[in-house]
Amino acid sequence: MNNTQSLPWNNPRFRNWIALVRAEKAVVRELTRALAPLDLKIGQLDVMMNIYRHPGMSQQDVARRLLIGRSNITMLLPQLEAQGLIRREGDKKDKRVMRLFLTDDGEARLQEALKVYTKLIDRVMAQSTPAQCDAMGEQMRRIEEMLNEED
Amino acid sequence: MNNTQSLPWNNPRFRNWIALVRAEKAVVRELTRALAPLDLKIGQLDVMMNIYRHPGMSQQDVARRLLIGRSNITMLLPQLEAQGLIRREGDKKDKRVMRLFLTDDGEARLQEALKVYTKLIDRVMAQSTPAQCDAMGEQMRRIEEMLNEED
DNA sequence: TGCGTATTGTTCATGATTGAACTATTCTGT
DNA sequence: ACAGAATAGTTCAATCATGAACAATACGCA
Repeated sequence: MNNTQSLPWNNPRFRNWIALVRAEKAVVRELTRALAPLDLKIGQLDVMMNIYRHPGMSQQDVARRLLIGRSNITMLLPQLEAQGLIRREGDKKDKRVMRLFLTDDGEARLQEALKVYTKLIDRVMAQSTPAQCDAMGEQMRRIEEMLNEED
Repeated sequence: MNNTQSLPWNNPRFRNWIALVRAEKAVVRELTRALAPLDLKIGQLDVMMNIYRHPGMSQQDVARRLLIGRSNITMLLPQLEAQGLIRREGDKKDKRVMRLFLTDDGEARLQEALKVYTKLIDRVMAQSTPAQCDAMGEQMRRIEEMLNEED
């Protein structure tokens, strides 16, 4: 039994990271369930949130912001377009880019989804004091920054 | 422009949660890259870690611990078995269950993978003081507990 | 101006994940 | 002991994300 050597499970950093991954997974699962009645998947909601904040975004922009591939966007948009939630418009100056907009229906649906989303997150974050929550957020931003600046 | 009503982006809880999701995604991406030379995917590593801690676990047990479906396990194991990293053994008393064990090769490979994993997590968690890290871990455990006890 | 390079979005094949239906086995209550 | 419910694992079809290869377009610099 070589368990005597420093195993990750005895490493607080490791244990805490595992806890984070598990919590994230649990929230994603819950959010998926909560969004189902609205006929929205999390990925679609992510895209719509970005278009809402930055109308006229290109597909590339959205992909970069969401840390996903361009092809992912390409295959996601037709679903939203078919539901009449978004509109794609070719850029006048650069014929390569497609500019994305929410329709009125899309905006309405997004508002509904955001209600669900924030309700869940409020419930989740009620497990922490506001100070703890902010401290956690700061940690996470530092982590992302650290990992993104190295490549 | 109805942006005047309380939008999630102005909600600290929401913003901090988004930061968490992004950080988790970045770490997963980095870990995937770091494990590639060892011919291991994260899912496979998760399974091996559990078998290592609890030799003789059933597939069901592993699935429950990892919050994934049984069929996922069924389709994951053949890859590990083909690489000679794990061994499946039918339970003597209950012919339904398969008990899982790491081979010596599996244990060796796991040790390598854990080195990579802990190195990354140490780097990630170096962004926080030990106290912050522990506080974050506690928050996450509370969140998971809260979400799991309700169904 | 024009050639080589970069960028945008799409297509396609691949691998991962899921849930429902199914089989085999075990458990439970009478 | 037995019928019915429960459980473990598998199979299968559907969904989803990914990266490489590609076409069209734009850019940069001689």
